[in-house]
Amino acid sequence: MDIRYRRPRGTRDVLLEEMERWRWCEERWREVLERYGYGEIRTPLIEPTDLFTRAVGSGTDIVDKEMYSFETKGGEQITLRPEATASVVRAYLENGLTRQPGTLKFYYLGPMFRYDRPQAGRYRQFHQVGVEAIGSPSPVLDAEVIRAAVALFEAVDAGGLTVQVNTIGCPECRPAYVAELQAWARARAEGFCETCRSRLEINPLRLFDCKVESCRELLAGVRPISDAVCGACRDHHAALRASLAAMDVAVTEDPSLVRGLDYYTRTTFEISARQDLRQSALCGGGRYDGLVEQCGGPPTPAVGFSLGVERTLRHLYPEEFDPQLSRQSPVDVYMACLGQPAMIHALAHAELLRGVCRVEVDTTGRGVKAQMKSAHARGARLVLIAGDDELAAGNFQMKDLNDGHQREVAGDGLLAAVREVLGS
RNA sequence: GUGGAUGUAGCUCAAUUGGCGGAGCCCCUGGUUGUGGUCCAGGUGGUCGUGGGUUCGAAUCCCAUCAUCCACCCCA
Repeated sequence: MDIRYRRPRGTRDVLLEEMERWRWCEERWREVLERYGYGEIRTPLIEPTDLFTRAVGSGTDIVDKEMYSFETKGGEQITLRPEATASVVRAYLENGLTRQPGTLKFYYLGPMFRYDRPQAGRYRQFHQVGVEAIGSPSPVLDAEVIRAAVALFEAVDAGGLTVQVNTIGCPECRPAYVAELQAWARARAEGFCETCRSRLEINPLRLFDCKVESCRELLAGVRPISDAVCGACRDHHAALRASLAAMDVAVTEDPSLVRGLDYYTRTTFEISARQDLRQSALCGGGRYDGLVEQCGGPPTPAVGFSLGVERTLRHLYPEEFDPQLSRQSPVDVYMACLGQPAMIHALAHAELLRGVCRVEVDTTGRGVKAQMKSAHARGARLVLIAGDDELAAGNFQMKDLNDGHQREVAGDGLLAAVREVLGS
């Protein structure tokens, strides 16, 4: 077939069976997050470009090469959000919530956009569900946030996951470590790959992101950041571990977990599926105590995470959803109609039945056989047949597809007859 | 940004050496005057991704191009 239009690269259509799975997950996630005290927030899909370049940080891949940015007719610099934390912090400030007492807890669910080369589990428009808890510096909150992330996976019966945690220090202690790392790596620069050599000058911490074997071997010789942080950060991390242990959350330390966004402080964590799969990172997050202040607000500690919906669905259902094998939306009652007058007759009665169940009126003008077939395919329990005879008599032939029995039902007794069979 | 693979019916895929474009599933019709699943019979459906080239002849060989998938990279 000559299809004139195709979806843009890296985007997806979600329909039928897969759509049902999405809704199933979303319902459970909302319930879980509300039980942890989070309220939903919806922020614009577009934001000022500066918000991301400053919050996420230039030098990160997201900002340097993955943003959908454009100029509006009015000359504004706008970007399709590549992540939601910056937007939530912006909304927190813009709506004057800095004087709210206690910890503000937001959750969001929606599309993000990154101009990346598409791949298994990686899309240009993808969806995240995430939380931001703003206002508490406590490592106990970090632990609760991680526990909430784990709860999201439990809620949809996702197993086989691991939780990795790390600390990347604070503005007090990280600069010294970064300088130490940089000096150490510069002395061994010729041993590193090309990207590492450039990262070493721009963002030395991201040396830990490299997957090249020789780079990893070299890096094994430097002391990890978790050993170099200050006493306060060390205490924070110890309290995090103790809090997680109190909730029986099993985690592993991963000294190379530095994350690709600039705003993180102290706690970083990631939840991933089996390592042999690509794009195994299903969820990532951490603490970002400096971001609110950096965005113009008062110094305010915060912590959050985001979970990749497509990747999680892929982990839950590794075989692809086949739209052609999906069943169309199910109904309880299927009205088979012969001729337009009978369709109108059926339509009027369908309105009555729709007060108690799902009803499809077949308007295709096909033969009864074809309509019966569709009724079966849609999972209907009852078929109501309307033709010239029924129209004249003001009734319907009602067939129960479970046992094949069929009888005549008067129009004004239809609702009662349907309710009797469906038990509704 | 780099590398690899693949594009044939709505879907999954065949097509021998370059020689009449096929099968299964789906869909439609009939067997059954107006009645589902199973069965049987028949049928619709193709710019062989696109554009050039070689050739008597190209789905098949060559070039270009587009698209998709996978991997690197990065991340969710």
